[in-house]
Amino acid sequence: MNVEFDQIALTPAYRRVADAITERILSRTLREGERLPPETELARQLGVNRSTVREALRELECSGLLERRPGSKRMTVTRPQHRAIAKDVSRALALHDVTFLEVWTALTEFEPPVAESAARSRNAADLEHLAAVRARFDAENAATDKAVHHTAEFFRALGAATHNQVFALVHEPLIELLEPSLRDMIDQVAQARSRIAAAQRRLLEALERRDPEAARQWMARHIRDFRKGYELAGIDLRHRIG
Amino acid sequence: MNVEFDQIALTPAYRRVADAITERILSRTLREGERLPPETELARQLGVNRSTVREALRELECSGLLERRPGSKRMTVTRPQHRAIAKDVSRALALHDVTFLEVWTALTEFEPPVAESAARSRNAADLEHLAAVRARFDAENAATDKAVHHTAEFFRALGAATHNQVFALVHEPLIELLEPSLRDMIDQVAQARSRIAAAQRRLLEALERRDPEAARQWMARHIRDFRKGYELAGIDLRHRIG
DNA sequence: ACGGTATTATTGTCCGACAATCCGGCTATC
DNA sequence: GATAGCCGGATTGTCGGACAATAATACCGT
Repeated sequence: MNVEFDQIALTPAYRRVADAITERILSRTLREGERLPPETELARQLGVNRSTVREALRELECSGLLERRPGSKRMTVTRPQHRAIAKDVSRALALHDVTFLEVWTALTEFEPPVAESAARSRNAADLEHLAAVRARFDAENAATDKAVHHTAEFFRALGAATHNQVFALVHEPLIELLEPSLRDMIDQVAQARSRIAAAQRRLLEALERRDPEAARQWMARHIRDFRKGYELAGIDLRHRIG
Repeated sequence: MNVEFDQIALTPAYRRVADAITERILSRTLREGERLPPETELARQLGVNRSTVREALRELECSGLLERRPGSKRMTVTRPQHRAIAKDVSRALALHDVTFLEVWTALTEFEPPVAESAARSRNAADLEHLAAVRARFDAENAATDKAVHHTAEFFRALGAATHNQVFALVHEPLIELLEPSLRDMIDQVAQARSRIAAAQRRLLEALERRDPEAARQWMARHIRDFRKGYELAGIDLRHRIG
C-alpha cells in the first residue's frame, strides 16, 4: 500500500479565520448591516486566541467586508465601497508605473461608451445631480484643487448615471489616475478651464436630449482635449503617474 | 483668544502604523523586494506593541503591499498583483448584486477596444502565447471547467497583448465575472464551444495581420454570441451573478 | 571555497491584564 | 408615560510576557 501524505495545511490560523468569516459573508449567512459577534466569542467558537481573531479582523476590515461605524464598538458586516476599491486599483496601477499615455488611451476608449450609456439610462435625478456638479465647476474653478475635484466629480456623476455598476466601478480608477496629472496641466494651460466647462455643457445637453451619439462624441472630444492640454503644457505622456 | 480644540485623532494605533508603513512603500523609501524589519524592531521604532504591529501587517498583507515568500519568514515589500486586485473588484461587484446584463453591457463596450488595441500593440511573443492558449482550448474543452478556464485565459492573453496595464487590469474583473455564468451556459448550448473556437481563430488571425478593425469587429461578435448563448440557455440576464 | 551543523533570530500563537468607552437598563424627574 | 441622566457590564484597543517551530546566520571542519 502506497502511503502518501497530503501536504500539511501550512496556512496560518489568522488566515483561515479570515477565510472562515469571509465565507460566511459571501454566502450571506452573515448579512449586511449585521453586527459581528464579539471577538472573545469568535475566538471561543473558532478555538483560537483573541489576538488571532483580531489579526483576521484587520484583514476583513481592509478588504471592506467589515467596517466600524463611527462611534460604535462592534464591527458590522458591509459591502466594499466602490470608491475604496477604486483607490486600491489606482494605487496598484501607480505602483506599477503606469504612464499617463496608458491612462489616456484607456480614457479614450472607455469614457465615450460611459457617456453614451449615461445618455440612455439617465433619469431626472441624475440630470439634476450632473447639473449641480457642473454649476459648482463654473462657480468655483479658480483654485486648482477645486477645479480638478469638480472635473472628477462630473465624470463620477456620469458613471452613476449609467446605472451600470460595472461602468461606474471600472471607470472610477481612471478618474483617480487622471486627477494628479490634471492638476499639473490645468494651471499651465490658460484655456483648460473654459474647454472643460464647454465640454461639460455639451455633454449635459446631450444627456438632456437623450442623445447617446452626441454624448459619445462630445466625450471623445473632451478626452482628446486633455491630451492636447498635456502637450501644450509640455508634460511627457510617457512619464509615470503619481 | 479663541481656544478651539482640534478633533482628537481617534484612529487606532494599528491603523496609524499601517499608514506609516504604507507611506514608506508608496514613497519608495522601502523598495520592492526589500525585506521588512522584524516585528519587534518595528514595534520598538514605532513605540507600540508587537501585537499592534502585527495587526497593521495583516492589513498591508491583504492590500498586497507586503507578501511572505513561501518558505520565508520575513515579509518582503511587493506590488499588488493585478490578478488579486481584480478578484477584489469582481467580489465587490458580486456583493453589490451586479447582474449579468450589466457585465455583458460592459463587455460589449470594453472588450472590442481591448482587441483593437491588442492588434496594434501585440508582439511576436504575445502572438505565440495567444496561439498556445487557443490550442489548449481546442485540445481540451470537453470538461466544462477546462473550457471556461481556457476561454478566460484567451481574454487575459488579449489584455496582456495590449501592453497597456490599464486595459489589462480593468478588463480582468469582467472576465472574472463572466466565468461563473459562462459555466452555466456552455453546457446547455451545444454550439457554444465551436462558436468560441471560431471567434478565437478569427481574432488570432486579425492580430496576426495587425488588423485592429477586424479584431474589434470579431470581438464585438464574440460578445454578442455570449448573449445569444445565454438567451438560448434560457438564463435570465437580470439575475445577479455569483 | 564549501557543505553541513550549531546557534540565534523571528514568527505564529497563546495567555492574561487593564483602561477607555460603548451599551443597555435603571432611576429620578417632570 | 416619556425623557434625561446615571451606573454597571460588555467589548475593544493596547500592552506585557511566554514558548514552540523554523528560517537565517554564524561557525567549523574539510
